[in-house]
Amino acid sequence: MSSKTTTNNMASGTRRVTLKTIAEMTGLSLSTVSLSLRGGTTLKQETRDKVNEAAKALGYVPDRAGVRLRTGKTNVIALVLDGSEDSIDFARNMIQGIGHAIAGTRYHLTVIPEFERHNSTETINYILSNRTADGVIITHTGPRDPRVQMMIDADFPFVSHGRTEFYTPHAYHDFHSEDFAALAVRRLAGKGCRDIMLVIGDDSTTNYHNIVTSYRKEAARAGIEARVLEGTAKLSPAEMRSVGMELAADPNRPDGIISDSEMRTIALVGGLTEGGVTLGREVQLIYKQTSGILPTLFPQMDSIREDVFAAGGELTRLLLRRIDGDPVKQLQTLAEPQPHWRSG
Amino acid sequence: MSSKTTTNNMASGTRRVTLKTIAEMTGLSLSTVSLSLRGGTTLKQETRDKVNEAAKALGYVPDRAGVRLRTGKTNVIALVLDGSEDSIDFARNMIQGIGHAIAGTRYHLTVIPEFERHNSTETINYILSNRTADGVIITHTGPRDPRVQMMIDADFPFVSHGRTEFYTPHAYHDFHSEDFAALAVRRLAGKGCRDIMLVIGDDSTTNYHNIVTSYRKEAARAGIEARVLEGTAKLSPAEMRSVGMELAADPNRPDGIISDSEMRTIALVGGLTEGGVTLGREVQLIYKQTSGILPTLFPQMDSIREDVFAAGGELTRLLLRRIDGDPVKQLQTLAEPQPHWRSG
DNA sequence: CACATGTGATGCAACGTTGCAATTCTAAAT
DNA sequence: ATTTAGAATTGCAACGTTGCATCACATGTG
Repeated sequence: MSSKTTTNNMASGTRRVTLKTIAEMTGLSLSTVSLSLRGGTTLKQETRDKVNEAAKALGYVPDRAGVRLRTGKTNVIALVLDGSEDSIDFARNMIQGIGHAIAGTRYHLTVIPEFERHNSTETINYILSNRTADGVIITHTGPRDPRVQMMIDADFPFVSHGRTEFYTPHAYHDFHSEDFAALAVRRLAGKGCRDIMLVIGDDSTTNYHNIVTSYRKEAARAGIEARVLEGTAKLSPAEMRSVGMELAADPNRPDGIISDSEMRTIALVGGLTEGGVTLGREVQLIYKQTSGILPTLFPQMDSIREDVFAAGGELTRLLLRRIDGDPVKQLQTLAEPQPHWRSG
Repeated sequence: MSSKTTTNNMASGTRRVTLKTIAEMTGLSLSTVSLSLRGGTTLKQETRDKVNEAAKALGYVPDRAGVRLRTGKTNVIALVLDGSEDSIDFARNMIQGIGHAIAGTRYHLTVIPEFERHNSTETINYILSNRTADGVIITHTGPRDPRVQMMIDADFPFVSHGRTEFYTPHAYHDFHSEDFAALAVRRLAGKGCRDIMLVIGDDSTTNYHNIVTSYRKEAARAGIEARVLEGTAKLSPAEMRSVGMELAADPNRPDGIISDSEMRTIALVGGLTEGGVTLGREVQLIYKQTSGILPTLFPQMDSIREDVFAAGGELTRLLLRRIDGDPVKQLQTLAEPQPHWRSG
């Protein structure tokens, strides 16, 4: 089939190709080969060529364990994966984004799933004391996230998906939640809504605070009523669905809703429609979109998109630069919300 | 807070705890400590206790690089993550399942995201030639999956999510697709359907074949018309949605539909309802459910559940046993579909 | 007392890599 | 021919672990 298959398959029998192999092949010493491979400038061009040639021919790849033992560099980045279901297919998108960014580098990705929310200080402690990765990516970051504190204290490379309120700066990439909320409010106001509601789970993330604050400010500016339905993080989808049904039956219900969670949006929509409300007519709804699910089901519904795949890529690039020693102040980026207004 | 926090945080300054540290502390030799820690029976009980005590006090954890270099054991299992979007939140569930199963063991999980479908022979080749993991989990397995062939040939520990048609047995865990199809057909027939349709993407997995075969057989047995809408794997959600709308407009449309993909189900439902069809009345629909999305949106809809979290756990347990040398014939399990009939 | 037997503990080499210190080589200067 | 500066290469130790071969010691046997 493919004409350029790698030949060093060495299913069995063939021994691993190490620096020694190259040394024997080229007649040079082991140290010279090592030095040459990582670009020793004191070497003759001729020998460097010879080494490179042999390395390529043999398909040499440095042994991870050897490098790690000697240098302490693991060439691993760790993703602490929050168990949250809010954002559909978050894990896949994030991981694909990371994978895309480390393709071609020497890094591997290890994923550490988290079960109990924000119990992950143990995870971080483990990584820190066992130096099990060169850097860490955390998500669902809280304003005074203890994990961040730990890694700052240990001066350990990490990047957070989400900002914090710590004085000491650190690398982060975050969704611009303030703009998200402001955009959503303005859109609803523009559609004639006078009494809107923000449905949000107090999940102790920084984004939660940012959204609420911005939401309130922008609603005040537009001169419309702005309620907040808090604490929905604890509700099961079924319970959230009931909330939707109650809202539908409520004569005093809002005429516009903003939701920052896909899962909650789905439950809410389920309840509202079940309760006889036609979305886009009696009630306007805007949600934060991170997967293709909702646009597929309700193409006419307004949404504001966060690209999790891109976020994974950006987080990884920031982290790698942090590992390479770049100053953290240069490693702080925000992702602009992408509004998708479907109708008028 | 927690009274039993680990004390060996060693943020900086403190040196790593190694066998040497314990040796110095106990006054024993390095070899003795090593031997003792992995249960040398020739040692005096007294010294063994002394070593264990010291190890615990210091919070000793064997260095992964050291072990790996010496023994070749990586203590890593690799998940090759298919990019497919069919099953919503598949990645998160699978990873959590694996994470749950390796908790407390020495294993770490590395995830290798796959972009181009079934181009993953390169991935496998890389793992094989660089011995970068002790075992591999693959998903979306095809009947003559080249990845399986490679790993069988190399006698490398792996487990596939999905069966194959290879003569040589290998470890697998699979959803019982035949039962899924049969259950679904019988349910539709029982609801009075006479002309049903299977919507399925020819995604070259083994499950595809199993489902179609079982579907046809069971429909014949029930004496009802059975069509198959193939090749839907290539369709985008938007296109799939159009298919739903066309079906809705078709006077000759089926009275029952079976779908094996959540994503396609969503698109289909979107199109059908947009086209004016009321599900559960004019058309019955049964889908394979792997996430909470659809039950939240349409609680009244029949579904048959595959527990991906449990699958991840089972795959891991099988793989670990395979790594430990258990005969593969004992490492083949099936997961029974769990029907959730909502109405009468 | 010399010797075998066993029990318990240890020294040493090796896995593959890197970085420093030390060495050889080349060619120019004396 | 001898010295010497610099260029080019190499030996050695170390990272933390394991397993084999060895060793020290006490006890029992002839």
